[in-house]
Amino acid sequence: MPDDASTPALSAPEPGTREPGTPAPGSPEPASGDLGIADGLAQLSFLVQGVLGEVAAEHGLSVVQLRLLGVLRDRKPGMQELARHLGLDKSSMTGLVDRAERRGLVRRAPSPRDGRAVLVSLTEDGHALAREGAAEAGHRIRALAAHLTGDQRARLSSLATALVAGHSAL
Amino acid sequence: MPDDASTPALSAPEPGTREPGTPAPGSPEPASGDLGIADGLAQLSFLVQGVLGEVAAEHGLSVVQLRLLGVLRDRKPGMQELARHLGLDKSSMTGLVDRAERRGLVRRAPSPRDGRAVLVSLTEDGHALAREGAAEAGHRIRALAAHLTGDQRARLSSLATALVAGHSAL
DNA sequence: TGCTTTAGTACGTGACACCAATCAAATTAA
DNA sequence: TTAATTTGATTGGTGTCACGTACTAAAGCA
Repeated sequence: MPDDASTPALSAPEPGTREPGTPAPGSPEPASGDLGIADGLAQLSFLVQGVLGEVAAEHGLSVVQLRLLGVLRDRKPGMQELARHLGLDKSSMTGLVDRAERRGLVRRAPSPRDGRAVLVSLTEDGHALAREGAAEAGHRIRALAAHLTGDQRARLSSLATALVAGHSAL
Repeated sequence: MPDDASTPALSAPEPGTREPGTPAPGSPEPASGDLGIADGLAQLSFLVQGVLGEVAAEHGLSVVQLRLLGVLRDRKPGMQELARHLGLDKSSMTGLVDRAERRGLVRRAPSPRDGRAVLVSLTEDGHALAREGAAEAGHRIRALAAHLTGDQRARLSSLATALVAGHSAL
């Protein structure tokens, strides 16, 4: 268990420092003991990333590699597009794909319509690993939420989806 | 905007592959369009980590460094404890603290009660940066949720807190 | 006083991630 | 059509990070 996430990653111990950003108008006072949306999501993200890190490590991958495989499951993008998708610099992609390719997980194919571009896709092995990784990660993340009620999980799922949806199709 | 998170990080394009883990019994069928708890949280975590990465970068830090500062805001732990807290190997801590110390953000002091141990604490600069970073990160994360209703944010905050709470005091 | 455990560090390796520079194909302009 | 620009990707260099192993020294125990 690599991640702890026990204490406020961001919270300000200083009491008098209410952020004047968004809190006042929209947000009703969070219940006492509630971390607030910022700390709550920050810590949650560390928790989830920790789990993803474990899963990746079990398969000899990094989180980024695992994510790469996930992205490629239903796509065959160029390096550029891939970089945008993962939020990385294109120069970072070369090495990332290089390593994945060296392990026989992905393949570079020349684009038929653009002589400079390459299209990255999963190999058989890559597909299998992506499948396993996704399944395993799914299990572990669900396990994180195992102590919530089914209703809470459904709500959380719905809220997470709603939040993410606002940033998908930029 | 480093992170996209537009598509399922984990989802299985294959339809016939229902995970036999937790889905059947407890989880009511997620609404159509819902990512599900696993993908939802995974993507959410990438989104949040992306934002944290931006904030850190703006201050010339990495996410880990930023988190380090956050942890030290209300603590003065030894290397060991720090490592456990961040989910890192203790050998990783040396370099992490080294770099932060080199930038004048943290300080190593010998433990009064244990001749081998050192206590890590924030310097003035470190404290200031931690404060700024936390504030900025708070803003940006709240901005992520800006398109939700106040009610949704409150619920999300509460659910995130509840989920995290189950893993804080291991 | 020896033996074992514990706290940190040193060192080597590999994965990332960025920037700046480069190269070739594709596009656009002249 | 040729020249100039833009675009897709790679290369090289730097710095961060994380791990495992090995090592020193202080603590704790017998």
